[in-house]
Amino acid sequence: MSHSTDKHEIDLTQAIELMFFAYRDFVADPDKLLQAENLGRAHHRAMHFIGRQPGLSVAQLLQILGITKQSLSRVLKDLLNKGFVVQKISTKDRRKRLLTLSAKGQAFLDALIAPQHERFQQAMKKCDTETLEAWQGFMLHLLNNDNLPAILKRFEQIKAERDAE
Amino acid sequence: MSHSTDKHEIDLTQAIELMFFAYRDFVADPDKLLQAENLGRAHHRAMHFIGRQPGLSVAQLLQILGITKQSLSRVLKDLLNKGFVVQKISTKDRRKRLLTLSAKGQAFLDALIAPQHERFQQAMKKCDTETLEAWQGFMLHLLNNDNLPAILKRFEQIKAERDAE
DNA sequence: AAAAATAAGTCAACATGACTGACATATATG
DNA sequence: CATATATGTCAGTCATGTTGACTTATTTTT
Repeated sequence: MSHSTDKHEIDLTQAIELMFFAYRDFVADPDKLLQAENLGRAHHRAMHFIGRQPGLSVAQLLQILGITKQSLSRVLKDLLNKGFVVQKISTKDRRKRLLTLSAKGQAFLDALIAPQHERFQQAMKKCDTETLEAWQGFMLHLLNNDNLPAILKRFEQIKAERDAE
Repeated sequence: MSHSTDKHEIDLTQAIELMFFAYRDFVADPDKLLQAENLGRAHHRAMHFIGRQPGLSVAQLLQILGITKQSLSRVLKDLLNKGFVVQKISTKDRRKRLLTLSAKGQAFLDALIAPQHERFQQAMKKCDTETLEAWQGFMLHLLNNDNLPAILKRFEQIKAERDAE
């Protein structure tokens, strides 16, 4: 009944706990800033993806976040009230509301990202580029196969946008 | 205002999204099984750490999970009712309730872990041992420095127990 | 032996962020 | 004109976290 010590088998318990603890520390970073604004992690996530893909529609955002519109509704309402997010009616399809961050919203998001950025920079200092690339590669392998194409496409987009600058 | 393309800088957006998507897919795995038992992720986490360190006290479990006793209380009540977890009064200190999984509880936990195990095995197939080790190393670097010693100690314990087998 | 500290449990109230279901409105498309 | 789509809203529920106050049993300290 004891687990195999086969060297080709990953130490599962260790890997599971790394996912648990690393994710917990990672998302805990921006919480103080959010709390000061009376916002939560859901607001952070929404702002992240709006900032990442400005002008996306509500339906697109829902699809990425994987939540219901009723759930997003409250979050979006808060962000609009605070002036962090702006809605514009699409000229191509006037039913669609295109979402973008205001300058204020972008500034707040930058502040939220700062501690996570710092965390990655610190981790980078302690290892080499290959380690980071291996980390990214393995993280990609952990994704659901269904999600993989869409996410790779997202990453390609970032790259293309940067190259265009 | 555009982000630096400095090669020594991690692609932050990409890393943040990898954490988000990979963690989401990872924890989504056991949800169907849990739902069938009318349990949630909180129950899964509690069972994981009890199974990992049988005979730990309620206070120890609280400390690891980082939640309040009132929060754990409901979860633990469910697990005791279902006979997945057993409490024994410590002989050394009769105030302490030592927690262990029942055979039934262990079997259920094994079932919960199976899809996560499968996910890691699949990921392993697609890369080499070095990649996995690099992944583990980088994940450790992502942890809060305060948490690191305790977690490394936990991992040492697993290793020691296995070597003793 | 009495007092204080500790481990655990309980009651009540509340917040966040998910969910379902039903329905309304504006706009686009066949 | 009919239907589909994009969005928004109302109402209720659930899971999981929180705080604060209090009890009980047991151990430790004085």
